[in-house]
Amino acid sequence: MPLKAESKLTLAKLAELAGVSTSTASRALKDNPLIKEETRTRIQALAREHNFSVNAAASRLRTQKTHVIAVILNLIDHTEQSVSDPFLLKIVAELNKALNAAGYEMLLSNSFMASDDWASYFVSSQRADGIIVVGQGKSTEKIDKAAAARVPIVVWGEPHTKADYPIIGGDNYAGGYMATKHLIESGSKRILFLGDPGHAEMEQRHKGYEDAHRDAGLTVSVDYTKPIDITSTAAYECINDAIKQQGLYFDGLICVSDMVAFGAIKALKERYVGIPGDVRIIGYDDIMLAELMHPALTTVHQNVTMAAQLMVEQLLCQVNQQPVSSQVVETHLVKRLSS
Amino acid sequence: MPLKAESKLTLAKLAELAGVSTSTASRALKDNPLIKEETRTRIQALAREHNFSVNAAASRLRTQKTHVIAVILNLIDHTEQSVSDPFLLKIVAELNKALNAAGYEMLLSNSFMASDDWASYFVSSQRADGIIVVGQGKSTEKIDKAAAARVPIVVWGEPHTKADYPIIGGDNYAGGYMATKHLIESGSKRILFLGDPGHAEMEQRHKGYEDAHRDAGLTVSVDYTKPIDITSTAAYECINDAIKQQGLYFDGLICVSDMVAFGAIKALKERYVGIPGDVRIIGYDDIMLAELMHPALTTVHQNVTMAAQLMVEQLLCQVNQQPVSSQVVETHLVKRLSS
DNA sequence: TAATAAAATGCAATCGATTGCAATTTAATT
DNA sequence: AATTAAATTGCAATCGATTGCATTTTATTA
Repeated sequence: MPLKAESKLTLAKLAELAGVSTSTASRALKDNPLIKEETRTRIQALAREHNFSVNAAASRLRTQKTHVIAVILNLIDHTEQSVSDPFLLKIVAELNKALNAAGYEMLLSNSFMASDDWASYFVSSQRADGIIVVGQGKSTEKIDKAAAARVPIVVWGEPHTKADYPIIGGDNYAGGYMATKHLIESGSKRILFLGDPGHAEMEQRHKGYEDAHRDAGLTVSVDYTKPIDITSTAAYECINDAIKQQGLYFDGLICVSDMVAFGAIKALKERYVGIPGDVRIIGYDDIMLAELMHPALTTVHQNVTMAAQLMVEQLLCQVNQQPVSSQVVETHLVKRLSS
Repeated sequence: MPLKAESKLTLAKLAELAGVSTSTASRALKDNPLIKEETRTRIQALAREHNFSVNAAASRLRTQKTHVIAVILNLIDHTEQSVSDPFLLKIVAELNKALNAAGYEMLLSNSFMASDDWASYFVSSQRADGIIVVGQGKSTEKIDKAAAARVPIVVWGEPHTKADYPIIGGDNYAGGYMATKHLIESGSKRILFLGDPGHAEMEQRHKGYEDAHRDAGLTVSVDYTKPIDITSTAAYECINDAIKQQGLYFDGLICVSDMVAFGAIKALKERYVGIPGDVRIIGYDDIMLAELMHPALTTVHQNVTMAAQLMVEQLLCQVNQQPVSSQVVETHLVKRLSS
């Protein structure tokens, strides 16, 4: 073990120590069979002993590959709140795992920072080899722009959206449909939709919500749709106001996220509305806390682990010039006590 | 706007377009006053027009600075669960914001990946300029090793720990003390401590827990301390088992995280134990969901935003060769209905 | 043993931006 | 107008690893 930190250990110095050229050292370190096995192991051992590690900047400059992927949390502009949605962390954590497994590292950004030009900021500048965007947002402008620059990119969102880039996501239409159908079958007749159909994902869930009604021979009033932010606070206020102004005129809630459901539940509990007795509630995402809630929250589960793997897979396909396509991730209803 | 993507826009080509040397172009882009103002704006405009952005790899190689900070989620080995603790996301989100504000980007890693030698993997290799470790874990071996390599590093943990690197964290002793005192004053006499004092942070909270008892003239049995993992699942099982085996022999719970509290609450509710009637509960972290719980969770709040800023500040001090010190972050009890 | 093929290793150019220092241009001063 | 000072700009070396091609070493074959 080296006791004092010698200036800086470069490949050149390591090579010198080993008595070989830098070419040989470089190849040996990456186990290139061009180099005699014995030499390879010797140099690798030496490297480990001096805990040498290749200068990433130099390597990236030379190879034009960074082995880094930028993950952008594409949050709805003003709503900083939503950063605190556990579902996002779950996605990020799974992406991180999937990326590592593929030998990549993760550069995490949010949409506020990093100029508007993602393609040039992240990829042309060699900060990353590709981009994963979490969330379509209300406008896909930045995404489209990045994709137009022909940069590897994948998006978590509504997979049936027509786009030039692969979109991975759950089957939102089915999710909305299943949830609503379940509520209707459980006896709910006046069901509110808490979420903004302005987002591609929510739009599909909302379609499912409408169709489930239609198929059950029910009609829905447009003002049963509450286009709120995806936060518990917004949901809390929405339900509060609704009841204050019109009383308890509904008996079911379809929420676009578990956090939204929690906000709604809080408002209801404060007014001693029974769940599921008076109002049945269904969330979306199946975050860990859903089952810890009281009553445990019925919700729509999406296979996030799988999604993360697919996203990484589709992204690397682009890096390697292979064809790609959007992917739908397994989605199902988890029935618990709130419905 | 450039219609077709010319090979690759380098500084040299940009300079050529502008009719200046690369030196001038380079300086102009970073607003170096050495360059005539008019020239500067002209080149900057040109750069924007062609959405040029400097090659980060080359720049890093030359300047020996990456403007990247590695953030390592130092999770307890096997407990992958804890990745899903919303408190972590909160810290990560705040760190990201604070880093961006300081002109840095964030490379996110977890402790599984990235060899054992953080210093050489991240810093010597020029992947990042410094390291922020979230969580001390049970052993600080890796952290100590990285610090010994004299690499800029900051840790979120128990700030009173003696160490060669700055540690930022809440006042855990005070947190534990306040929480326990509050429970005692509210009438609890047999209070369990749910958490593993093996971690530096928990150890201090536990001391506070003990001292609060002592100061109130009470004694605590050692087996009232339950050294469980920091997950809701572990807490759920722990409480379940406890009650199954010994009945409801306690009337208060001090939990080391809100998630732990939630797990405990679930177990209690399933057995129709009243909260706070039969058992008073206090969590830690004050995650957003704490107040959405039913009953709303009393918990210990730490100023995470401030903490993130301090961490970045202390880290950059090291990058700039300035003296540093551990910092205690404001911590207070948020009384809600569970206690 | 000479000749040839195969296996190892080394040479040197290259990736693209930065910056100390030298060179040139412009402005100020006498 | 001639000097000198100040303001701009350019030259060229440098950061450290990678890799096509040339060269040397070792093994194989006639």
